[in-house]
Amino acid sequence: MDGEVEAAVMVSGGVKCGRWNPTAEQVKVLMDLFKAGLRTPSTEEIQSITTHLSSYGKIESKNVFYWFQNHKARERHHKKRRRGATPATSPVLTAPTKREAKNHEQVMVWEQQERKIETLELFPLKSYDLEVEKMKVKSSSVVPLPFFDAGRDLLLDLRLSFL
Amino acid sequence: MDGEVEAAVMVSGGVKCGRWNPTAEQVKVLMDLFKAGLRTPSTEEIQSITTHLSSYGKIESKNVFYWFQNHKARERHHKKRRRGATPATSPVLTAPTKREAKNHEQVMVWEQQERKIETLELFPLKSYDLEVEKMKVKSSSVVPLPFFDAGRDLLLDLRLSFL
DNA sequence: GCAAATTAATGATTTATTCAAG
DNA sequence: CTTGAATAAATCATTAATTTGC
Repeated sequence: MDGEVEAAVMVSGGVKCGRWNPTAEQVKVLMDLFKAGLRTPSTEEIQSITTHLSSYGKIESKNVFYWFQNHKARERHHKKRRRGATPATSPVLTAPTKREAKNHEQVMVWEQQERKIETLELFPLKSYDLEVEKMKVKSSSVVPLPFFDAGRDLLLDLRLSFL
Repeated sequence: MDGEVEAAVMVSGGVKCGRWNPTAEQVKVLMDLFKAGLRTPSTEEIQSITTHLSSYGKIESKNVFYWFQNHKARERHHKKRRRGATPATSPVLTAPTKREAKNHEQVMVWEQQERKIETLELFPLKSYDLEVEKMKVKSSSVVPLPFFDAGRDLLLDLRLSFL
């Protein structure tokens, strides 16, 4: 194990970033969260995780989102192939998945989600996270349709919109 | 109908609606677009459509996004169930679906998409759409990303928040 | 030893299915 | 029953491992 190879490649004065290539630390943290039972992180959790992992290297929210989707699906697929390999001790911290939350109360979704994060206590919210949260609530209640932004991010964000 | 139905609930000075209920005009326009062959609108198209339809009532990008997903899928399903009900005259302007475009050339995807929009000519692009396009091209061709970009996640998350 | 060719992992999209509001 | 919304499954595409011939 000599030095870690840089994932980013210089290309005519730019950095070629085809797709996200997670570092070992990032994978470890994600794995820990997954083993802790996190399966479908909420928006706030994704935010928090992304912020945390960004200190280890380049990463975006969508990467975290996709990672959990893929990992969840592929663990299932592996379990089907190797029967009884894993003991049935799935912790299942049971993130309410936002649909269940809707079943309980439709209006207070955001506040409930926030509480859940505090309960998780894996990545305590940071100051700027709270800042973002505030702005979010405000914008959702005041502005109907305020955004016109760069297209690449937006396309992906649209896909993430159901988070 | 004594109103105990919470179709819209006041919450911290805002109105929370259950789900999007499209107006007749909105549906008509979406139908027209669909019949014109639009199946998987790009981000810019979704933006443009949303902006137009918002003059008929409250609407968000994700509504447009979901509408096309569902309509496309359900037309298929109906065709399978009711054989020959719909004549096979699907115009299918064949939006390159971005994956096919990728097969041809990865770099010029956005420009191709734009051309398609102009071809459609149902919702001519507006000034801010062009602005967006310019920024997009610039960012993708000149500086994809420095090695570490901290503020990017935050902006992305911000946009994610109210989509 | 080293690149080109091939395979294995896995990040990213799209499609199908399901849930629930109206 | 219709249909908006959300999730899961299937698929595609790119990157890293690895094999192979020189």
